[in-house]
Amino acid sequence: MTGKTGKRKTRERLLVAACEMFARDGFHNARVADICCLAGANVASVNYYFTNKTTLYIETWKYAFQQFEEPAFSDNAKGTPEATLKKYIHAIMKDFTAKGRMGYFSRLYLMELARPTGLIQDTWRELIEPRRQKLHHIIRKIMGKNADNDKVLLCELSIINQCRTLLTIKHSDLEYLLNKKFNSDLIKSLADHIAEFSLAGIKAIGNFNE
Amino acid sequence: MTGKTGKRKTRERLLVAACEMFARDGFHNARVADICCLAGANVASVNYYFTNKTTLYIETWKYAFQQFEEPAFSDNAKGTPEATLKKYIHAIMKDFTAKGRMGYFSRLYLMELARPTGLIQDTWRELIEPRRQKLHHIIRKIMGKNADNDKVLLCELSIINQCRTLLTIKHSDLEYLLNKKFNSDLIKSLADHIAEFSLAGIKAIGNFNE
DNA sequence: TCAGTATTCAAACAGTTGTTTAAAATAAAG
DNA sequence: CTTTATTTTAAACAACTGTTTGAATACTGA
Repeated sequence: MTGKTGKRKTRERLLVAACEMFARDGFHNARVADICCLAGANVASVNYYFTNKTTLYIETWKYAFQQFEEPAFSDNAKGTPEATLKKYIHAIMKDFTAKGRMGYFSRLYLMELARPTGLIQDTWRELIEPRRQKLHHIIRKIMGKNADNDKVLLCELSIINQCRTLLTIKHSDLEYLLNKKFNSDLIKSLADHIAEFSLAGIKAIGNFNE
Repeated sequence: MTGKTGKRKTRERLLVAACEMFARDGFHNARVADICCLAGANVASVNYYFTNKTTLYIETWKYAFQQFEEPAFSDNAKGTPEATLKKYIHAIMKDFTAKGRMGYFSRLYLMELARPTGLIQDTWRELIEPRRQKLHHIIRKIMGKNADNDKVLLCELSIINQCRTLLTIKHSDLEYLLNKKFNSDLIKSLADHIAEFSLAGIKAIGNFNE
């Protein structure tokens, strides 16, 4: 009788706990013992179900990706690419800070960006590339069709690395810097800033080249 | 007879080795044994001179800062603030990737940003604030005197977090993404991009508010 | 019920790494 | 040279943590 959803299988409880701990502490700082404790399982259960910590980490990624529903960015002809970019950035930021299942994948993703383990390189590109491609297309639309591919890439990096702030800077430090409480409103205003800042950046890079 | 500079004292050899290792691997991943080995000293010497690893880390920061000569950004009335910003970003990027003594402080700084230990909070603001203030003033000049302080701060973060890419992304990954060799030319083109991208961003944020 | 399988558990084990110790070597002082 | 203080050294120690073990328990199907 572990939770509200009734008695889930130990294996899945371990995966859920692992998502939580790996996303919060990263691979190295997360302890197997703590994951088991959170899952209400014995220490040996990780070895029983996953052989070792490394395999657990890889399986956790796959599990988190299963739970993750790719948000619809409405990358259709309706809105302007500028509006789409803004939506995209807001969606990214919201995902990253989401609590619970929806946020697992995004949080693991950012944690892996911030503290790379190199353990999931195989699945990395398979899972990440689609996300990147989407952003790539949006930026290209704003810059113009014959935009230099390198320039598009650099703009991608500029945007992603601004968003990454949320993970690499401690919330308490961010609160100190901006003198504001860390909540969803702050996230929104950060997203607004990044969108506006980056939109101008992209356009400047684009115009510069024509 | 350890190096070309003759026989330096063990304490200083330890500090130099610690700069190298902490900057490369971060506090947790760097091993005391390896630092001692690089310094050509015994394992116990860290305890002898610095009591423990944590104190060594703190002393390493102070030592690195001593070695560091703040670059002159020529923040005078001569150049336009736009040109000053570009110089500043180039200087930051060059420092971060500098080999040897000059780069120690910048590399430790970025490492601490990427993987905060919280061990040097006391000296942190004392050493970092001056750098931040300098960037702050440049941005304010570009945005206009009555610029909202929060907006200036967010622009600061946007710029710093773009620069941070160089440390948080592995060089091999960057080479893969951009399909270019990681060398000083690449650094310069990255700095150019960030400067141009950010300059437009700052102006957009500034104009938006007037 | 019963046999066989799957799962859980406490305890021990093994590897790594920071720290301490006590003796040996070196340098300094008288 | 002798004595004293300083520094270096190898080895042991201790703490943490991932992994394994083998017995105990729960479950499944006949």
